[in-house]
Amino acid sequence: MGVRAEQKQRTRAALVSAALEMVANGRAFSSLSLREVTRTAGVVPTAFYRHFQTMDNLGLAIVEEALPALRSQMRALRHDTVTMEGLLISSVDVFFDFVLEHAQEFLFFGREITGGSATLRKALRMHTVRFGYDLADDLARIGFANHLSDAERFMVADLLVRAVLTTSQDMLGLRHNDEAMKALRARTAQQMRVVVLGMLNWSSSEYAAAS
Amino acid sequence: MGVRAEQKQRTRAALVSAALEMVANGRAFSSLSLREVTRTAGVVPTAFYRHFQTMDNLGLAIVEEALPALRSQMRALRHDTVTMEGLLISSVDVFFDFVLEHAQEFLFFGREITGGSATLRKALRMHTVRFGYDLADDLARIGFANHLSDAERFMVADLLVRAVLTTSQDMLGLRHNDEAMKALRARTAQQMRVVVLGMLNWSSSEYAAAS
DNA sequence: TGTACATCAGTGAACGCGCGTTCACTGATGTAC
DNA sequence: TGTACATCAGTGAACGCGCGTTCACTGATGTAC
Repeated sequence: MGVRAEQKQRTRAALVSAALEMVANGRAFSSLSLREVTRTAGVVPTAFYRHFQTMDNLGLAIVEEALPALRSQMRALRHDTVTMEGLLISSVDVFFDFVLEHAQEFLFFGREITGGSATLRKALRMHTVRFGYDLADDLARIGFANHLSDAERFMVADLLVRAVLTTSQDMLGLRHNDEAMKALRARTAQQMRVVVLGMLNWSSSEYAAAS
Repeated sequence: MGVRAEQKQRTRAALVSAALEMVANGRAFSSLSLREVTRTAGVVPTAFYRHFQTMDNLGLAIVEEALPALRSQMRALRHDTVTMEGLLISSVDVFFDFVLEHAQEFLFFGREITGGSATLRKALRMHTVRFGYDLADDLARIGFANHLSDAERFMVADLLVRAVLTTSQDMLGLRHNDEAMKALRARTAQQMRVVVLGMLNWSSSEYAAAS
């Protein structure tokens, strides 16, 4: 890459991290102004347009850079796992480590999945649903949920994904408190375990229609 | 109440429902301007100050009007219930009905619990934690979770509260689709059932420290 | 019941400010020969 | 390698606009006698 292209990448990265930093400090993404972001990034407002058409496009770029990476890490670890407890623990570990490494991004995702931009909301929901389908697939493939129907496996996977994703928000509030982080990690693993226990004891014929 | 006080109440209600309507239509609360709200409510911008000091105060008023009511309804129903399946089904029913009756408020809560106003976020989290403690209390009182420690009961209650609260967001997207609403309601009840099954099969000695 | 005064919800003009976007520009980097 | 031209990331001035908040106000409602 030439000098010019490298410099352009650096400016782009500065814009992205300026936005992430402001969101991590408690601001709503949809309340950030283009001018604030460029000011924080140290460029002139009009320079923004060399990189993104709108603030929404900047948000989408953040989504598309982080979530596919998490997805492939989660799938890879589940391919290497053979026991349910092993799968559960390593899933929580990989997820927590990833979230901590991408703390600002996840604070952003957790907010914007219910946030003010319809575009971002839609993109983030699509990724969430995809995580659910992946997990349901893997549960089927590994063979711990053969007594469940496809729909039931997705129902369980969806519950696990939701529970873990909402946890990421608390995680970030406690990021600098080792004690509390450890407790949260333990509680999340326990919650996963409750769901898995419920799944293992599930009887389709008994519970399916009772609603 | 005199004529003047009644008119004041009506204006206040118009401000609240203007804000709720805009949030339900996809806007972030923190991106609403005071002027937009008063314009939608049909009053002059300065009239706002007769009712609320800031937009945050308007948001807090919405929280404090709806959530204590839900809390007491949930506690009341659990006082009248003696079977686990009955508790589960009536909890989901009462919750869904309440959310549907207060659809705009819940769309607002679901967004702002991770939203841009620190004040609102804090207030909403406090209410969520309180729901968890209530549920943990009730599980202990009813006696279905005597084999769990206090912390474990709260862990399970927290999982149930999170799962149900995140569902309210999907619910509102499907509000006018009876088929999809019914499916979502069924899926949520199933998810509660998985958690309850996990709880009933929980063994403190076996799972407590394994983390 | 009628009168005189007090209250106060809502008005409307005015302010200074930051916003997103346009435009013509500069000057370092890249490319062709 | 050196030169002449093209590209294009970032600049800086300018625009019209909606914002939150102030202030003095109006006139219907409330109250005291």
